Amino acid sequence: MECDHKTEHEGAARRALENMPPEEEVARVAATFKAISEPSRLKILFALRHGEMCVFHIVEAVGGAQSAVSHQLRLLKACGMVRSRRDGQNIVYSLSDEHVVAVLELACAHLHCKL
Amino acid sequence: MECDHKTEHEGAARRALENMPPEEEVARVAATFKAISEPSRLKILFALRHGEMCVFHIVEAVGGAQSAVSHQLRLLKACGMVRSRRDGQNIVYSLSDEHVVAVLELACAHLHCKL
DNA sequence: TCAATATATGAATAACTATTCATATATTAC
DNA sequence: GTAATATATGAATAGTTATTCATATATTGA
Repeated sequence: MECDHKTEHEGAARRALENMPPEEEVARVAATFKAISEPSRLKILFALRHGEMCVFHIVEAVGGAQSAVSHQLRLLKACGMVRSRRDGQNIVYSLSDEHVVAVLELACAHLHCKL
Repeated sequence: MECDHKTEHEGAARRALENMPPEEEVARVAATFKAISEPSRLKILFALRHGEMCVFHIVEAVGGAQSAVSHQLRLLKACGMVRSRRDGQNIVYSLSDEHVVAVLELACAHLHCKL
């Protein structure tokens, strides 16, 4: 197959090829989006926007089994979206930084949904 | 299970519960993120940042089989990330709006990667 | 109309991931 | 130390999704 090289998008194609980030970088960015691409995890992030919370309260806010929530929290922590600290018997989770909040808000703006 | 209600995050938990968006809205936002959470699709979006391109050039830029790229383009179009128009024998794809670019750039800023 | 090219699509398979269940670890109160 | 509570985790299952292969559609040029 061969494309019509007289079209104006030829230059874009060359630049895209030259500037494609390395596989490892693409994978890292994709992994970040993947973290917030599942409803169960997204609900956790929505919940944590209101402040830090222990697992018990997160389970209350998002529903589902405690075990499932714990697994998802581990994934969110692994990719740096949330952090945790121990507070007595509880483990308290919070969003790791403002970039997370910013991405959530931008997505909602794009979708015309209010948080 | 019962959480220690004397902790300061009690208020956050209540607000989170009250403000959790309905399932349908969470699902819609998650679906948007899911679109850009797979390396193959993310590479397509990275490529299109440099301007509109026909499928042939997209395949060149991102690698993989034409069929696979076509399937991914269909998904990206279904969720509104890209648009397409016919130009003779070719079909030219482009990012659908600036929100898409903005989200990509914010994610890269968060990850300290340069586009 | 026919051949050639670009793109799309259906079905099957393979890879991946969320959830569940059972259980383990860690902390506090006694 | 023991019981009770909170959270985490390993293994299995079930549901989801990306890719491949073969083929279909649509456009152009002859």
